[in-house]
Amino acid sequence: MRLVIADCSVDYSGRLDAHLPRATRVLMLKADGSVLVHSDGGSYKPLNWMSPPCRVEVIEPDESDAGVQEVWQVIPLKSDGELRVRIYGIVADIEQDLGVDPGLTKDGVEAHLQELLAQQVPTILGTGWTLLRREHPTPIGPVDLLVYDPEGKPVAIEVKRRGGIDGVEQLTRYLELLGREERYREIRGIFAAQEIAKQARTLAEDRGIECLILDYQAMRGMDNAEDRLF
Amino acid sequence: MRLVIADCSVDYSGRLDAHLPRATRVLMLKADGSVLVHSDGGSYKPLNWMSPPCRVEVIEPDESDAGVQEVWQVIPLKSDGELRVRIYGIVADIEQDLGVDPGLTKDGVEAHLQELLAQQVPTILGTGWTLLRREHPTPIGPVDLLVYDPEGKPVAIEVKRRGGIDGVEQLTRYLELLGREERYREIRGIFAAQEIAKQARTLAEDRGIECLILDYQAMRGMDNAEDRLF
DNA sequence: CGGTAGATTTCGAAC
DNA sequence: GTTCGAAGTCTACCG
Repeated sequence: MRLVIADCSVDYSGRLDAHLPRATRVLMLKADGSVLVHSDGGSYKPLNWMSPPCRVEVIEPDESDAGVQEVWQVIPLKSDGELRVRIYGIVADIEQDLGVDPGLTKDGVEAHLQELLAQQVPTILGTGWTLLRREHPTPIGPVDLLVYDPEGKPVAIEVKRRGGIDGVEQLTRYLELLGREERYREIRGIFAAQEIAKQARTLAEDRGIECLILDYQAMRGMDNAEDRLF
Repeated sequence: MRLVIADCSVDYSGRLDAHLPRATRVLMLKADGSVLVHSDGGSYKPLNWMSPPCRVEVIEPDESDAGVQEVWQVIPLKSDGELRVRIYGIVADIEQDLGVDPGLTKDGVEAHLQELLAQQVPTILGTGWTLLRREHPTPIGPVDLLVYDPEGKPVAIEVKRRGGIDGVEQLTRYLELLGREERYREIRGIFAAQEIAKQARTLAEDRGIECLILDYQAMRGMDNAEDRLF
């Protein structure tokens, strides 16, 4: 890993063309040849970059490049295009071997939401509701949860972290497909998510799909409580 | 902007929980308080981060934190959660004021595709096809292109760089809406994109929507050729 | 300001 | 290996 703070301009050519005028920025050169150009703001996304695998070559400045000390040409190994960094002056330059990173462990995504809801069907949906199965396969993909309501009627549940129109469309397709089978002829849908966009809710309710807000903290707490009981 | 190379472990708590075991990494602290944790690989996405606006506080290590020199607590100003960086040792530490970045200028592909297709209707769709209009307005948004086939029948075209299921749904809604008008009663659809996902193609064809792969290079070449002729 | 659609998306899992 | 959906997505656009 090499970190350089430099006065530079950057040109990218590839899927699109982009240009960064001259300014002081941070250049991150990773071991795989990738280069990231960061400014003092934005977010975690760099202003410009080249994805690995790629190769960095230092080439001579053109005659037209007045004041340019050196030019870095970053070339992707498996695609076309290039990233060209023109260095007008280097403020700082450090290099350090970082070794291999042990990597990130995550907890609390959509899969977990689905798992918790599956475990807590009677608690969350109400007494008399039962789980039929998770990841029920259909030709156009698996339905997250299939449950029975207290009257024994089938209900398909689509679980999302954030519920948008896409999710409603997805559930609608499942309902349409399942509805063709005799045993699911009167199947209903529940759209369950931590947050549901207003327009998604409108669309869902217009189609007779019930919306359900999931409280992840509470569901996880319930999970822990049960862990302690048994 | 402050850049630190340090032996550290990281814990994130917020939308999810995540943990990074102890290792040597690059810590980027931006002027807006945001912090990025990078390793020597991956891509431009950091292993972990806190999005601005946020605040960094150096707090005393816990008694349980054996060997920890200092702890950085990064707290978002407009949401819950925190990013906690435990520093076991600092390898390098540089700080530099970068000023305000002039920002990136892009030269895009996206809108260009639609423009090129509009210009080259007979070339790409075939002799006898004619352009009616671009960005044809409907209550749910503009249809990219409206054209007539050689028999004078109307066809709606949705242009995407990458064609996914969403695009097919979008075109389907347009077709359904336009089909209610007498003059568009028998309107058909063409789903045009540089790449079309297999499931999107299946869905489209199931609905009687034709799929068309666009060759951006060839279309741009054609455009240049015409430029030279006139 | 909220919602939606696109991204040089990146990332991971399933097939 | 390919394909597809999710993301702590981020970001611009539009009402």
